[in-house]
Amino acid sequence: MEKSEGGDFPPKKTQSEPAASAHAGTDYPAKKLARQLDFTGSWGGGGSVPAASLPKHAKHIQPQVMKSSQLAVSMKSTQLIRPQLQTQPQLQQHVLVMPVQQTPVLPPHPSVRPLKPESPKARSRQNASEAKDGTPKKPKQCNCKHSRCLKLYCECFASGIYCDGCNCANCLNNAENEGARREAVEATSERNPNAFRPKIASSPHGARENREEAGDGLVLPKHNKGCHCKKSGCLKKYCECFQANILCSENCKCMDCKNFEGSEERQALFHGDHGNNMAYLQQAANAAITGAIGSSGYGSPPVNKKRKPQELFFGSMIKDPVHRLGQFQQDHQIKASVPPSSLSSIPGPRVGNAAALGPSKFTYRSLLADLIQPHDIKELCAILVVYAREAAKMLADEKDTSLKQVKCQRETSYPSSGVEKVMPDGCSNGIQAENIKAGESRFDGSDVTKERPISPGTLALMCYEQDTIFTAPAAPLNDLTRLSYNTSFQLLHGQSMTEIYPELERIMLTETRDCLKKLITLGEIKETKCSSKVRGVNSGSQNDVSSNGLAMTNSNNQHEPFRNGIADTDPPPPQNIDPATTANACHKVHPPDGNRDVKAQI
DNA sequence: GAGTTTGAAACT
DNA sequence: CAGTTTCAAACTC
Repeated sequence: MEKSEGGDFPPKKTQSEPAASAHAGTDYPAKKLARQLDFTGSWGGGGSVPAASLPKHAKHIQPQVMKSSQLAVSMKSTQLIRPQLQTQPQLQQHVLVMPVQQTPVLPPHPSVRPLKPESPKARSRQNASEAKDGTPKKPKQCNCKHSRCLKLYCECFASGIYCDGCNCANCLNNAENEGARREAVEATSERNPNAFRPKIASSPHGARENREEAGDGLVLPKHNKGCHCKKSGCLKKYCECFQANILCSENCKCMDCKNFEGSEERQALFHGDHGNNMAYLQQAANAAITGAIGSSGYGSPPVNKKRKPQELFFGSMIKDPVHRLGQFQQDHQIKASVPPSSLSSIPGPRVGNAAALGPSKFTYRSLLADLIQPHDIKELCAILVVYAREAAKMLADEKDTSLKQVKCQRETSYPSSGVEKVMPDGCSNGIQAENIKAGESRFDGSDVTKERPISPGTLALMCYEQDTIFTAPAAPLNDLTRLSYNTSFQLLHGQSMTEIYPELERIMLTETRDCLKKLITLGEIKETKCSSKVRGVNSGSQNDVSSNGLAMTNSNNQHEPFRNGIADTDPPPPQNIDPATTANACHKVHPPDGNRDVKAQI
């Protein structure tokens, strides 16, 4: 329809003319192409890139060449390149600009490309068309009306292919208008030497493996220029990164980006069978963009839709170890972005410039993100340190006391001896005295073990005392701590070490356990909230997706583990807690009333 | 399918 | 280089 119109339009005039004349025959955009360029060859049509661009971007040429097929694909097609690069002769679109046409094996330097444009039709290529089942299918059919398909607005042009079968009007992006097209290519290249360069650059470690339609769409390559999305949250195809199925990177300057590794919104999108459920994807994307996903799920009512920009990043200190495909992200991105102690630096890129804090886009946000605060951890550690220190004091005091007693006994037994003898326990007095003097700083347990072996857990806890953060009395003791503290003293006076140690250990581990249980419970409450909202919308098909992208345990877990915000007495081992931690905290010490205590505290 | 929204590209 | 306009795809209704 339109095509015929566009098809007729230029050829008669411009077929053998330079572009300028072609423009003369047209009305509007001619002004732009009026730039007269004397570049010797068209970058397209097998020509060279404008000379001016060569020196500066020489290093880009190779990728440009090598990724000829990728160009068209990655930029505008949602489909991904498959490894196989066999050509598909039936393809209707033709590669114009890719030097591969000349020397498919050796990436030719642009400067040595033949000047004469090879007929673009000489070779078709497999590109975005990606005829899945072998069906020749045009990848994209542009609908350009005003650009004459000679600007990057046009997907075909940008991809370096002729329009063929498109719905464009006044199309000059065809063989008949090669001259005009070449001019346009030159002009475009002049304006932006990288214009035809693949927008998606692979990271050094290769992108092939990540290009797969991985469920998470997790991909390593990144957009060369980066996107500048403002409203789409980078979760719609408006976003070039999203469209190319890659994560936004530090190159992006997007706002409120949700296309980063660990993004709940993004994971919610991809965890569904996105290949089969486009409607779901779109719905999810909308929900994500409006903030419905994440802490509140898809179906949250219009109220409370907007999320605070910082929210997603605040808790990223806690990495969820379950994240499946994120290893490379952790290595590649998170490590550089999330200094463990600088939580406050995390929230940057969501609002505004991602480049500055770029990689933090990829931080992961745990369900416990809002629950665990640094001071909580400090408090817990402080408690443990106090206990550990107290244990040391008790140990020292105990030994001191026993020493004195022994001494006294000996003095009474050997009034004038004056000679220190080896103690019955095998410790010389001198050594012992030194050890005692060393006091609390000595926790290697070497001699302690003679009296009673310290459990690894206790030893580990004691080691924390070495940490200067906690040695200072920075963290005031809470009531519970004081209570236990006093209890420890009481124990000291009435009980032997063999009784004290287990008690101390029990207290310490109980504290740890309780603290962790609190976190678990809070996290589960939050998870329940999310899942219930998700359920509200998806009612089934996608309900195995939790808001943070972790699979729910199973459908049985969908029923509320909590009522009124209180955990059931025996919640299943939460899946969003580090299993090791949970095991250490909850399984080693398992007092019968543990859960009840937690409930009461909550 | 028409109208709107969006963000890249083009332009000033 | 920043701001604005143009453009076509994506999206919504």
